[in-house]
Amino acid sequence: MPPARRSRTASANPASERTELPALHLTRFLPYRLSVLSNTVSHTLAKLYEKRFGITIPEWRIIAVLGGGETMSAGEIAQRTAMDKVQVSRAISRMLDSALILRESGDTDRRKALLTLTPKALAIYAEIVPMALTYEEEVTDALSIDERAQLDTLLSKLQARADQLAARPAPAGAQAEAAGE
Amino acid sequence: MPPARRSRTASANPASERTELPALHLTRFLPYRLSVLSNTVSHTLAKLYEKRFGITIPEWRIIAVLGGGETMSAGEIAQRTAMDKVQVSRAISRMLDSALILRESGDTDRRKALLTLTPKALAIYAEIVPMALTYEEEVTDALSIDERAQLDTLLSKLQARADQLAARPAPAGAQAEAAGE
DNA sequence: TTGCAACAGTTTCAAACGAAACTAAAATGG
DNA sequence: CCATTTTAGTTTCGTTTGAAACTGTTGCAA
Repeated sequence: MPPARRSRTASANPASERTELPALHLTRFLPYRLSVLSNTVSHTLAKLYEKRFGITIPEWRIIAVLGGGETMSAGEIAQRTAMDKVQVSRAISRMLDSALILRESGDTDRRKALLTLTPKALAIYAEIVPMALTYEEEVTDALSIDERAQLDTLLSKLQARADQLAARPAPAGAQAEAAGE
Repeated sequence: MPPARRSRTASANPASERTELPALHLTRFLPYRLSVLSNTVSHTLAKLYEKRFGITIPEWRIIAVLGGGETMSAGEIAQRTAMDKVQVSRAISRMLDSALILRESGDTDRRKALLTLTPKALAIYAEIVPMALTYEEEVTDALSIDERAQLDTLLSKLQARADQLAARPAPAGAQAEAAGE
């Protein structure tokens, strides 16, 4: 792991003459850049959803995974949307209120509730998907075809690595833990 | 994997035989992927900050921009960190409590308060920057040198485009608004 | 001057969030 | 069988958030 970093931005700050600290510029820091980009994109899109259909991002995600007409449990939805079960539970409860979703107790396992979109939600799905894809295309229009392929690769690799790092126990202190996972 | 979008997932759902609706798979939807990746990364990193220094992401960002020893106003911080002024205001108030920041009223303009990190915060900065850079390297280790350069380019282009799209007024309804801004 | 718009930052309020505790329904297993 | 553990989902609690309203300050202009 070559810490090539270390752009000597000792710069012109007369106050601190610390020992060549590797300076960190937020605007070049990957987590920051991802956060800002993701926020910009999500926020823009969320306003579209909200204005037009009065739904939130969690609700939109649920509509997205159930939009094919499939039926699944809350747990499955949580997995597929990468939301946690609390978030899913709350979104579902809102959607029940606004008649976007239908819940019926499973017969074989009464813990699992089977969830299906109502026609109302399917109508939203039919309208929202083109909107979402259009927005996505508007964003990726900034890239060449090659670059889009690159983006796909990069995001996959980064996500895989980030997952890996997130899964490791507690790298902080002096915890000698087998990196089993 | 090139964006072969439009995988006709008419699939095997007997219920809906809609007119070849372009299906949307969240896992291939850019805003979703960005959101998940950004959350994974930020969350992992935030846990490091929190565990070791008891600071939140907004506080870390403020430390990052003031870490060079510079002094600036809350507004400037907001700009540089891409946070809004409310978030900055709250983070600053926490940091005042924990003696991480120093605030003195400007003499020329008493609206602007000049903010500087305390030695305590500078010490955190000195410790946290290597941690942050290490984590960043661990993530980008998943990429080749070329890919890292690509990533930089792609993120910049996407951000620029996303900003552009975010700035446009209200593309929703039939609002014929001069695109003045 | 005074009056008003623009600006810097804070506070308020309601919504959203995450972690942990909780309820209820299977699965396990002695 | 009954007791225990695991699983599915909900509720609670304290915190965080964002938008809008608000306070105080400056700049501008009649």
